Amino acid sequence: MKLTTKGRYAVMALADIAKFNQNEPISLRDISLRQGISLLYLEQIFLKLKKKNIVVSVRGTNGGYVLSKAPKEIKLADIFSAVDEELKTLNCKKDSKKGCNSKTAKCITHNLWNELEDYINNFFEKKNLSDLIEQKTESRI
Amino acid sequence: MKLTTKGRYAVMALADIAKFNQNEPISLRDISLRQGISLLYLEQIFLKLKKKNIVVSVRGTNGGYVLSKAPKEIKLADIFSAVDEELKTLNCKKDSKKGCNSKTAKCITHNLWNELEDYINNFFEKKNLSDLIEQKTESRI
DNA sequence: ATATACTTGACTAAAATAGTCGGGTATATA
DNA sequence: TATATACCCGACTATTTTAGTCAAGTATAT
Repeated sequence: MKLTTKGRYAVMALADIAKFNQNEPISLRDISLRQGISLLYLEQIFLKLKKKNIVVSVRGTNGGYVLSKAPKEIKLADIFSAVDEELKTLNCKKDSKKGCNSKTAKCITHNLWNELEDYINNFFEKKNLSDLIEQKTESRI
Repeated sequence: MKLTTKGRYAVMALADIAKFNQNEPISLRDISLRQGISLLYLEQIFLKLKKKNIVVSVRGTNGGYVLSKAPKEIKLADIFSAVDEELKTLNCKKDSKKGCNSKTAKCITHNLWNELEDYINNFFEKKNLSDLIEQKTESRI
């Protein structure tokens, strides 16, 4: 499975934007400062978020990023799949090299990982950005 | 999160033993051949399984490993936690370096990862070895 | 005796992840 | 129109983790 800091940072950054939910674009520089995430790294991440239409960019002075939809419409599953390339739970792939290579039987864990993958995806399908910020608003100093 | 081949191999190997559920010990060599997992690697894995009392070892000729309990009693959660050191979902730990390092607020994803961890643990808590082998028996050639 | 098979710690190779660098382009504002 | 801000993008590197090996044992059934 692949739940990296990239995905985590993406969620943090988008939640940050959502919180300031004016229509003004928020610059990565501000996010970087507030969330303590490297600016260069954020750029990399936002390129991907933009490609998947989760954010819209505004160039130039006072530019930044804006959410392309309401926070409620942005599922965490979308965010992770945008930045983490592939949401693969298993090394148990078609290619013979890794995983399922016992010739006599389909690897016994095969179904298990598929099930787990669905299970985890379901978790992130059910959650959206607005869930996160609502939950956190009061505990923020 | 940490769901590595180590955990997967451990499950495969234990399921293999469970399938031959005589009280005869099963040697790692046999498991290695049947499941296509490096013998040396299996040794490493079984050391851990033994430490956590999931298997019992029998030394010498015709030795091997035996499950310490009925397959039904062995939860997958136990297996993973035995071999994968720590079932940490997040890098969002106490230490300031990684994760939660924005000083002004607790990282907004903190609760999220905790929730996810519980959610996944729950998945493996509910499954035991015997579930796996029942499910797979017929599709084995 | 001896072959089988577990025991243990240290070591190495490969892959994945995290993060940086450099050189762009677009645009608001003074 | 100069300039600073801020997005854009590919390539690169360092670090960490994971996977797997090696060497040198010990125990025991036959």
